[in-house]
Amino acid sequence: MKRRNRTKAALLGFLSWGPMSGYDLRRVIDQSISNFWSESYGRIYPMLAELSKDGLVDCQKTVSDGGRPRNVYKLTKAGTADLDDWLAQPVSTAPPRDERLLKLFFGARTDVHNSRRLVEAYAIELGDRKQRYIDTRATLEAAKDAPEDRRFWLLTLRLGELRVDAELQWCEEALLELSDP
Amino acid sequence: MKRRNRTKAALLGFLSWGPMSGYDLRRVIDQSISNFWSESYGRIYPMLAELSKDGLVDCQKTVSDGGRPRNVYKLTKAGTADLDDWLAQPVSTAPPRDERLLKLFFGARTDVHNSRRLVEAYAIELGDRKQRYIDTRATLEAAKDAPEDRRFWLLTLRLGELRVDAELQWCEEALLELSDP
DNA sequence: ACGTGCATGTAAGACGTTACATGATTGG
DNA sequence: CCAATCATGTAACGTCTTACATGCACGT
Repeated sequence: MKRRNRTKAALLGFLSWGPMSGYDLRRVIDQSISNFWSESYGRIYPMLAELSKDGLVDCQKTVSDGGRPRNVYKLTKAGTADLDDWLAQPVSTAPPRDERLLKLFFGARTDVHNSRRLVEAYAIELGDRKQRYIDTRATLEAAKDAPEDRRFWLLTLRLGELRVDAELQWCEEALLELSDP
Repeated sequence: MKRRNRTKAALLGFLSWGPMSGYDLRRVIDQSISNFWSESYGRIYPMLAELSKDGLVDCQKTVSDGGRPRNVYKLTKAGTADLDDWLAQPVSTAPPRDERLLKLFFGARTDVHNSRRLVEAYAIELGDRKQRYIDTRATLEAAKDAPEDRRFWLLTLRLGELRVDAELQWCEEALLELSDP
């Protein structure tokens, strides 16, 4: 089973919120799902062109008062159908690649110091992430006009929280183990 | 900071255990670190050729009694240095991409049924993984001739265990939430 | 006048999978 | 003899990042 294009899915997903430019998409992705997804301009713009060619989006050049002209993309019927089809498909699990664990796996080759630093750096990163999750949760729960999406957003957030806690616990254990004899 | 080639690092790492062929590498990677790493032949063979060209490994064509001729690769001094350099570098965190969460994030667009199935499938996958971890731990702990590496292998395993438990807990919570009104 | 943010894009190259092609040996 | 496993590789394709190029508008 061939994996479907995920950048495509992400863009269609956000365009289902309303028409947006490539620049908007980049920004909204960064502000909403950066914990588990990212897209670069180098992917976004060519993909928008392709989606347009395939009739999944319509491009409209807008020259709003002030500000330079923008290319605003709008989901078509076909695009909506494609998005909904993707949503109904089971996820294809990607092959795992965790460079951190790969390094740790070969830790015996090096000074333990290196492995310890690796874990410490990870702990710091996780601490930052945990703080971000705290902020995000506060924001989401404060929202009065809770859209239907919110329960789903909270679910994705919750997985992040549980993961980060598990990983922080691991860091503690690992540092203990690596400081031993 | 440019990310260094990780396939290269993985191959050099395993070649530090002793000379191996591309086929061997594929097998040993699959049997030892498949929980957090994978390599395909399509990467391994071209990469071995490149490593050879760069003088990081030596290729020796062996025609052992019986069996077809094999290309066995051996780490050179330069290759060892390269590996150890990689080990001493901090890990560069890769941009995240979790298709499952992306789908769930847009769950409000679809029948809740789809999201529920997504979580259920995940739970099954996690259950399998948990069982594998149990087996691996048993094997690792039973080993009498504990090599120095073992503590590091156990650390990578431990992270897997903690993650899988956190994620299973999430599945429970998520299914509860998604079965509500 | 200048920096910052808005905005769109391209090019090079690395990374990675899948499918295919090929053929030897071993065990039933 | 046939299937499975050993073994090496290539080709096509898709994915993705980084760096670069370009230029407008707005505030100071």
